[in-house]
Amino acid sequence: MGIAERKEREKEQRRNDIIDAAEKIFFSKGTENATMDEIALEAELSKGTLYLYFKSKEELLFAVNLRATRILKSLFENAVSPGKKAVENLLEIGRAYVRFSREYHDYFKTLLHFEGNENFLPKEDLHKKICEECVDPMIFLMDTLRTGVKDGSIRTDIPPEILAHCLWSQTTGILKLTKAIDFHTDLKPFSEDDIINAHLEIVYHGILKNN
Amino acid sequence: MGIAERKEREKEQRRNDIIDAAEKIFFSKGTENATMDEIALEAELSKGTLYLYFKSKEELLFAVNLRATRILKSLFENAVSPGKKAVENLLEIGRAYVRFSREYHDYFKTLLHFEGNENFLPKEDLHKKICEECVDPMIFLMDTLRTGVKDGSIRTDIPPEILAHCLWSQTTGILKLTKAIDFHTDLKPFSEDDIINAHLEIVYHGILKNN
DNA sequence: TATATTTGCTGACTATTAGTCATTTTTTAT
DNA sequence: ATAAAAAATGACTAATAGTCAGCAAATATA
Repeated sequence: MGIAERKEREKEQRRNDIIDAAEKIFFSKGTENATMDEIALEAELSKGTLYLYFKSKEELLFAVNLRATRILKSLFENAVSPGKKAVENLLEIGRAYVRFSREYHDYFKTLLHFEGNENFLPKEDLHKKICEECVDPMIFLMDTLRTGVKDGSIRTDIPPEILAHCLWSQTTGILKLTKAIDFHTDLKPFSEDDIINAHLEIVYHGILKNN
Repeated sequence: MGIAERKEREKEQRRNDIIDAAEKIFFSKGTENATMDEIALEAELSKGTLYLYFKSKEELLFAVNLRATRILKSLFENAVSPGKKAVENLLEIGRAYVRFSREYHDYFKTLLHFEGNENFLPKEDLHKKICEECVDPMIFLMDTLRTGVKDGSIRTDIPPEILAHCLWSQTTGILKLTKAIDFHTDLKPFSEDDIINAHLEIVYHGILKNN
């Protein structure tokens, strides 16, 4: 049955077109100010159709978030080198996250929107599955930490699962702040980079194997 | 002129009554779902009056945020002991922040709403002044770190100003996550406390003076 | 090809709610 | 007692997320 398959593809295509349009509006006007009417206009579809593909504005934003996650994951994967010690790779992952927050700043903001958002609970199975993909970057972090336990470069008194959560949240917190701190610019005699480098230094020392 | 003074007091009183009502509604329904009509009803005032005292719903929420900041500041102040080394006091400040996020959870959520919110820029002088008060907890952190530089318990290669920003953001990030992680409860074989303790451990080691 | 059926799309409509402002009520001054 | 000033009101507007009855296009059937 070629028709069914073609229809499936077309549906997927339309879905992506809608996400493209939404992304454009979300990123240009800001998540808050973007309206579904504008997105519909940009997608050259009626508003009703948007709701055939996505339950709500929030879910549309979540689709963008998924793209963000995938980009971040691939940045993480490209940041590590098999030959290096895990601690060094972790530092590279950290730097990759910093790059992500700058080079994909709009995606990063979307990520922050969902980070620790208790209003967005995955109820349906589909949703659950999608949400699982969102923790992929942290899973990758976890795996690297496990390698670090094996190669002896990471402290072993804290389980890699917990360490991963810590590093992820600490770094997200730091990046969120440095994004906002510009507005107090007259109060700070130091740069974003100063804070980020200090952060990386602190956690580097904090997770290093004591000897 | 006793009348002018009394009027001033009454105005201040009314302002506080409105904040009380707003807090009640914000905390019970959630910031997002709370409506100005409900708050007006709770305050036994008309909606128009609310707007005589506060420019917007957001500004009303900000008034609640100010209360949150003051509570947190006082918790920080009570956490430190003059006799102790600064590193130990910093650990106590960290624990005080953890307590705050639990015992004043609604206030903590309000704090998070404004933490690194680039949409809320202080324009007027009054606003600027209020915003300054919001960094008081971090200023206190900074002062404690400066003490630590003097008493030799804190590393000196990173300026206290930067260290303070790091500790604040890292810990806020951690607390935000642990608040949200409950929803993935089946995936984690560890508790909130495990993550928080690990975090405190990591930064403790990270800011300690190397010898 | 003509007709029926299914699938996809539409946009006018509803409901909700933040914020406004002309009017009324209350308080103070004369 | 009256005028002026200050405070409060609530009906109204504007904006927008989400709905749904009906229309259009694509596909299946005869």
